Amino acid sequence: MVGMDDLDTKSRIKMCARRLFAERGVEAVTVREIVAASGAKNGGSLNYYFKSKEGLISELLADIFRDSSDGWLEGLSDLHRAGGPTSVREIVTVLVRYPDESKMEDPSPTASRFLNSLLSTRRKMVRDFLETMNFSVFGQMLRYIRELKSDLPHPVIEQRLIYFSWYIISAKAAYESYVASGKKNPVWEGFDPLQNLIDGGTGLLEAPCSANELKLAKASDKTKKAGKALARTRALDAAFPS
Amino acid sequence: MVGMDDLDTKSRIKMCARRLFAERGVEAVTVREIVAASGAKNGGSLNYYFKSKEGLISELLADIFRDSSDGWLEGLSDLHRAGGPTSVREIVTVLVRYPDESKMEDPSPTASRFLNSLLSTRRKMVRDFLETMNFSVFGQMLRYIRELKSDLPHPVIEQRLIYFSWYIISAKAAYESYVASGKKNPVWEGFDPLQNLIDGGTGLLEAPCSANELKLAKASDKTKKAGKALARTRALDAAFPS
DNA sequence: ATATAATTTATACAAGCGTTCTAAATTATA
DNA sequence: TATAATTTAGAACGCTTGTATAAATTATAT
Repeated sequence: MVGMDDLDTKSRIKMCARRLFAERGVEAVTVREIVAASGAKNGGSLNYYFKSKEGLISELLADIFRDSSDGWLEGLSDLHRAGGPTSVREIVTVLVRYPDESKMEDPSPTASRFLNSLLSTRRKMVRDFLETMNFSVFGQMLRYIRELKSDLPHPVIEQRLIYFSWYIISAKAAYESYVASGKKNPVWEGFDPLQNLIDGGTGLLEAPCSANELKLAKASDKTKKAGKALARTRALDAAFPS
Repeated sequence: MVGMDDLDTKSRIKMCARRLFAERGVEAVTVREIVAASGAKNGGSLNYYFKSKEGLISELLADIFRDSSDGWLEGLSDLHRAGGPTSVREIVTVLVRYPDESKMEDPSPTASRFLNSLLSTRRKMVRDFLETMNFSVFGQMLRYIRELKSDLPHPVIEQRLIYFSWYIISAKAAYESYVASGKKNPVWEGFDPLQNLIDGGTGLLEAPCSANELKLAKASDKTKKAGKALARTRALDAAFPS
């Protein structure tokens, strides 16, 4: 755990911004607040390093995407070494446990809350990152899940993956809030919250499909076998409609 | 489905505000935008009816809480008529299916997205509503779930309920975005999204607990049997740390 | 030591924010 | 038809927002 004073100005601004954004949302936080929190006397440095609030936000987002990608890549290769992913639970575990935020410089985790805030106020920005950046690891993991749950009809598993993604982000954000608050609550201490998050997420994905609806879905599933090219943007459109 | 023109000014403002807030978050939307969208030429009416932006927001929140309470109360009594809740799935079904937003005046549902935005920018306001308002129905449903899952250790089910709550809100919000977008996507059409939401949520709550962790939790569970008075605020503190 | 670059400071600006106040217009009530 | 109640319009206020610029300071390298 690195104290804030040890960091250079740029890193200090980024850390303070992430915390504040995570706490109250990107729109509610002003650049002056960030500047003050980082110990600077005015907004000159922020403008110097990031040009604008927007620039700061997109750099923070890029950091998160990079860290996540790196972490998941590592987790995935751990998985491959152990004989490749053979269950949904393994994928979910990697998704939740990597990267290990408790070992990062900032003691108060912010990624999920920050991302959550961005997804409601700047969906387009996040979408653009998802499309352009090298974020294929996430897609690869979803593909593993699809394969493992290929018994379910296409729309069912696609919807589930959307629900699952939101579940991971916001449930993790809830736990993040607790960690960042610094207070102790027995509810969060009696059982490893991340393990519980994994258990729940696995249950979400593995849950059986309502029988009566299943028939209908199976029927309509046969009629349309969408092209793979469209599949990716389709999935994005489904998860984040604009 | 009621056209916007048929409504009086106050309702029109509320509807426009809810849509805009749901779309981009409460902080990003200005009162002038709301006023313009509702067809008024200036902020006089908004000030007359709601006194301030804050007043408008809290009235919208109160509406949502009231509607939800009413809907869940109805769903719960439906359940009681059929022989009381006997499974987690029944509770989840009521929680998701009531109130039926597709039968409401506003064709573009907003409740979950609006609430989600409020939970990240004005957590205290939501908490105050939860504490003061007559919102015991929600608590009652959670209590039913606790009872049905009494085999799980206390912290496990409490964490699950927190995760579950966030899952419902944000997954429903994702589906809301799709409905509000007005576009068609086969992913959302091939299977009833709300049924899938119920299936997933049930799976989340019913998911088995990691065996190795279970022992530890069971052990620490015996030591502390927290008083019921503290239980409620404890739960709130756990779900929404300040 | 001195010249050059990198960084931080102080100050200012225009635009937009939420809000307020007053008066006019409209609608309801008697 | 007169009076009151409600609803809209207009204009402006004080304040905060994000951003730009030039000067002052500090670091770096020759």
